[in-house]
Formats: sequence, structure tokens, C-alpha cells
Amino acid sequence: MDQRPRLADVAARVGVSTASASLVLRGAPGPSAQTRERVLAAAAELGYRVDRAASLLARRRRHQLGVLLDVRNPFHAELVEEIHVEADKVGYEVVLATLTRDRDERRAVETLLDFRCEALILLGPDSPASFLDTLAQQVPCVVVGRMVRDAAVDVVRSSDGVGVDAALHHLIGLGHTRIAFVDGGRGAVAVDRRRGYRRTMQRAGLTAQVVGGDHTEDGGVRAGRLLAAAGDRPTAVMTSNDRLAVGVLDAFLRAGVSVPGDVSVVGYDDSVLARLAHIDLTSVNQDAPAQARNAVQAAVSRLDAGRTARSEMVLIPHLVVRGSTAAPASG
Amino acid sequence: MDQRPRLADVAARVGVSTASASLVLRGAPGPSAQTRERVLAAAAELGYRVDRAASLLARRRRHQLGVLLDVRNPFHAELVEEIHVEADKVGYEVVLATLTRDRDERRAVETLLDFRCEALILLGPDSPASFLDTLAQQVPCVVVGRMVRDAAVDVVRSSDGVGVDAALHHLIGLGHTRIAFVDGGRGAVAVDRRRGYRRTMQRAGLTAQVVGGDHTEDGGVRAGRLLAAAGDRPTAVMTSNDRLAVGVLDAFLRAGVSVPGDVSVVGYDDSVLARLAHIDLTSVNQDAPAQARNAVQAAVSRLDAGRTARSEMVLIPHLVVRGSTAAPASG
DNA sequence: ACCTCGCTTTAAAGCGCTTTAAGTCCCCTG
DNA sequence: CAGGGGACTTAAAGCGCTTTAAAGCGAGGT
Repeated sequence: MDQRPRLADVAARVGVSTASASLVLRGAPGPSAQTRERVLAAAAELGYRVDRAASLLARRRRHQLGVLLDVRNPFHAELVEEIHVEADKVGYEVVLATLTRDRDERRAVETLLDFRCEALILLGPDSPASFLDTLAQQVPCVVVGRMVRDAAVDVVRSSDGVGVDAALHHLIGLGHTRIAFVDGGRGAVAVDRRRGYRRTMQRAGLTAQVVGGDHTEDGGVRAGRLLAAAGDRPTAVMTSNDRLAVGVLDAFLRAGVSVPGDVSVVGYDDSVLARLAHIDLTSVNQDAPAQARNAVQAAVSRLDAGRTARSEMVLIPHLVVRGSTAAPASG
Repeated sequence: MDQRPRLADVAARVGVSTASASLVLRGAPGPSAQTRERVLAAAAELGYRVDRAASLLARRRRHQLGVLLDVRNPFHAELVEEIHVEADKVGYEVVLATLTRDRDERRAVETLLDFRCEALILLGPDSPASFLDTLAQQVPCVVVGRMVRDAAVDVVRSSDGVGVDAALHHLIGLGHTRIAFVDGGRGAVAVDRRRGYRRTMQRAGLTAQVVGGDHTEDGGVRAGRLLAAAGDRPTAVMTSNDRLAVGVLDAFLRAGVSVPGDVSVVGYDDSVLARLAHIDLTSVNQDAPAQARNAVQAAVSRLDAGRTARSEMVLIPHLVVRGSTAAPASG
């Protein structure tokens, strides 16, 4: 297995300098059409590919965006996909770093910094604001999907208040008045959604009923059992996320509570789960593609347009109505 | 935002050469305890971190393993996690490249090659053997989870035949004789499992009954409906993967078929799904950690131990018995 | 014939780090 | 006290590419 060809090999084969070859291969202006053609041909023949490490080193700018994600999170998967696409468009590469059992956020971020990423996009980070703030001193950071106060990071998220509100108004519009909420626990996101639920219910003059939960299927199953057995069962249930909703649906099914016949159920996230035919869950869509695009834009506007002011972008989510909601049984 | 400190800055602050500083920072032998201490202190003060691109370039060896994955696949997530851990142990870094809407396997692999990864680990690649073979000429490749004939790649996978066999013998041991199989479609993996089912059934002197499917929940739901409505319903169902099993369970639940009371169900993969309390599915575990470790070992043994012979490692899966299987109702 | 002016091409200087061969010291032998 | 070692340290040569300043080179102008 001989060494991979170097730029010098391509240049030598054509009989030009490496400078010219480099120019051609990057599509930079300068070289004549003839030179261009011959260099390209030689590169193709040799199967030449530029060495990324060397290229990055020589370039003043790195044109790399670091993305911190949890590879086990399906929502992150969607985001990564769009980030890739968008970064491509604006001429940036993407470097991925995932959390693992013994690589926490700090460590993963360090990997990204070692690659000298010019900016970081952090998907739903759990780190405290203080850490994010310190990090932001070193490199532009964009936090996606989480509210962050008191840190110099840019934020792209969607408004949980609006999302919950839309879902509740859908239910209220169908005629529901006894609408329970299955909670998502202590995380920043869960708190926001619960607060939104309480506010909308109060404004609508309805009584709030919050059932404990934790953003997992099992939490939903527990809440579902509780609700199914309750004396004056609510006619509709809104959950803090889709996984909870799936658990609730499962518990209802086993308890013989029909959905949406006896009870309507609404989820949050419009995840792949919600779209499955046999789940067919009405849910709030956060528009992952838009969040991803905006995150990349935020990073790039700092890097290329010299923006320095902090930016917070709050997207408006929308409700996707499916088969798990209907008007309450009359009487 | 001033430039990040360079090795030269650290060295200058201590008053030693960059050579010494470099040695210290990599823990290489040579520098005295005193030098070591002072360099480390200076590096800490300056918040110095080595530039990966520069380091890679200067090093003869890159010590990087490229991993091709699909970020949407939960099984890949598990593998990536373990690969990271194992690579760490043997002194390799991991570079991730994921498939996205418009980045196919070929393109993702090119990214990895641009990073000059010394070896590639491909998680369940769909590319034809010819492509894998060509690729393997350029760089050591390890394919995980898929059988590959006629390509110079190393393979790490688990034996589907043994897995299916174990699951069926568990059912037969419980007293089942009418055991249906929900198929996974045309992929290499699905074919293997179906074949295993047919063989074991035949050897056991039982009649095979294969229901079409496609490795998705929806496929499982369709198969489940069919089975629930069948005249002489089987007393047990084995599925080609967990997602199918989940669909089957759902359909059974809706049709009033109790599991494991009326029918036992077995899945394949022992995914996170199977472990959920309300699903509690008996399933075949493929030991992802072991596959990951072996994949890394295979790569490293080529790189560091000079192995050149092709290697194929077939792991023995084991059955995890949970609540979805029981003896058939007597009579 | 001499200049100036574009268009191309290129020599050479890095990018930030690793590595190797060549020192430098200092202490110990003989 | 010369010579030999051992323990450290460092100058310098890259790694493979980008980039910049300057050199070439015809063509057109005077």
C-alpha cells in the first residue's frame, strides 16, 4: 500500500508549482483554463484528495463548526442532519462530538476545541450557564433547544409557551374542559412547558391538574395508570413530550380506556414516534430543520459578518393534529 | 478575543524549547521532573491545548479511527459509545461521519479519508461488496453487523442463526409447537434470520409459518393484525427485530390478544425498546459492546500488529428472557 | 526600442506541532 | 585530569498544504 499522493505529486505530474495546483483544486481564481484542466486531470488520475489536517493548518481560517450532541437522542439526529446541509451551503465543515458513558459535555467540548472549530453548536446541553458562559469567552457558541440566562451564548429554541398554548386551545376548541397535564420533571424544558400549561388553563378559566412524570415512556405508563383509575377522569391529557404520551397511550390501552373515544391525548415534539401509524399522536412540532438552519446562521453571522451582540431566536412551534384527539364524548 | 496560546508560548514562558514542552505534554520520557512540572504549570495557566490538526500533521501516524454511522440508528449509538471507550484505551481518536439526506455512504467515507483516518469502521453499511472491496484497498476496513462476501474487509457480527435458534428453543422448551415468524424483508440481516428460523423449525419437526414484514413498527402492526385474526392462531411469534415485535404487541393489545397469556412474543436485538417496563420483551441480545470492542481490535491489529489476513469474527448472541413469553395455555 | 499593464505562475514563508540527531552538563572512572 | 557515560535539552528539519509577494511574459502604447 503506497503512500497516498500529495499535492506535490499532482503538481509534478503536470509540471507546475504546488501553488498553481492548490489554486486549481480549490477553484480559486488565477490559473488559466489550460492549467486548470490539466491539474484536474492529473488529480483524478492519481486519485488525489487533499489532506484535511494539512489544509486546515495552512489555512488561516478553519471553516469548521463543532457540534455537541447525544448520539442516542433522535431529535439530535434530525438536527445534525440539517446542520450538515446548512453548513455545506455556507462553506463550513462539521465536526461531531457525542456524549458517551465516560465522555461528559466538558470532555466532548474539549475534543471540538482541539479540532480548532471556529464555533460550537451545542444541542440541548445540560451544563450550567456558568460553564457555557466561560466557554463562550473562548469561542462563539450557539445553544439549541434550551433556554439559557446569563451566558454570552446565542440561543435558538422554540417557544414552549406558544406550543403548549396551541395544543390546549385545540383541545378546548374541541370542547374539552377537564384537561390534565403529565409533567416532565425538573429540566429547563419541562419547567417551561408546565408553566405554559398552568398559565393557559388559568386564562381559560379551567382547573389545572398536573401529574408527575419524567420524559420517559415508563413515566407515561405510571401517569396513564393513575389517570385511568382516577375517579373523575379528565377527558383530555396533554403531555410534556412524546415519550410520555406513548406511555400514557399504552397504559390507557391496557386499562381499556379508548383514545380518542374516552380520552384525547396530545404529545410534544412531533417525533418519529408520534408519526407511527399505530400511535398516530397529535403533537407539537418544533421544526427541527429551522432550528438547525438558524443555529448555523447564528454561528456564521458571528464568524463571517462580525456580529458580536448576543442573539436569541425563538421559533413558533405548530400543532400537528392526528388521530389521538377528538371532541369529548357528549354527556 | 486573542489568539489561542501556542506551544511556543508555553515553552517561552518556562524558558525551554518547544521540543521539551512537546515531550512533557505528551508524557514522553526525557524531560526532568522539574521541567515537567513547570511546563505543565505554564500550560495550565495559559489554558493551552494542543492543536489537533498541527499535531496530526507533524506526527507520522494519525492515530485516528473513522466511524461511519447513521446517527438515527439507536443500535449505532450504542456501538459508537463503546468504540469511543475502546479506542481511548488503545490510544486512538475517533472521527465520526454520519449519513444524512444528501450525504450517502460514499460521501461520508470520503470525509473520513480526508481526515486521513488510518482505518475505517463501518456500521451496518449498505454499500455493495464491490465498493467495500475497493475501499479496503486504500485503507483497512472493518464492517460491523453485516455479513460480507468477496471483499477484503474484516467483519465483526453476531450469528443470527444461533440467535434465532436460541429463541426458538426457548419457545419449544416452554411447550410451543405453532411458532410463526414475522419477516424483516430483503436485507442481508433479515435473510439470515429467516433462514435460521426455517432451519431450526425443520430440524425440530415443526411447521414454519412466515409472515411478511419489514423491520418497522408498522410492519409489525400489520403482521400482528393478520396473526390475531388468523383461524388457527399460533401460540408463539418470533420476529426479525424488536421494532417488528413492538408493532405486533401493539396490534395484539388492540385485538384483545393477551401476551403472554394467549401468545408469546420474542424480538431480536434486545434494544432499549425491549427493556421498557411496559413492553418487557424477551429478545436476543447481540452484545453491542463486544462487537464494538472487537471492531476496534480488528482495526488496531492491522495497524499496530501488522496483521494482513482477513478476519471475520462471529459472536454468539444470547437470549434475554422477559415477560413476553410463557408456556402456551394448556388445551 | 522601451515602458507599462494585465494575466499567470511560482518561490518561499509559514501554519503549530513532532521528532531526530546533535549537543551540553555533570559526575564518575582510571 | 582526560575520557566515558548518563541524563537532559534543543536546533532544525520536516508534515502537506495555503498564501503572498514578486517574477515572467506578451501585448499594446508611444
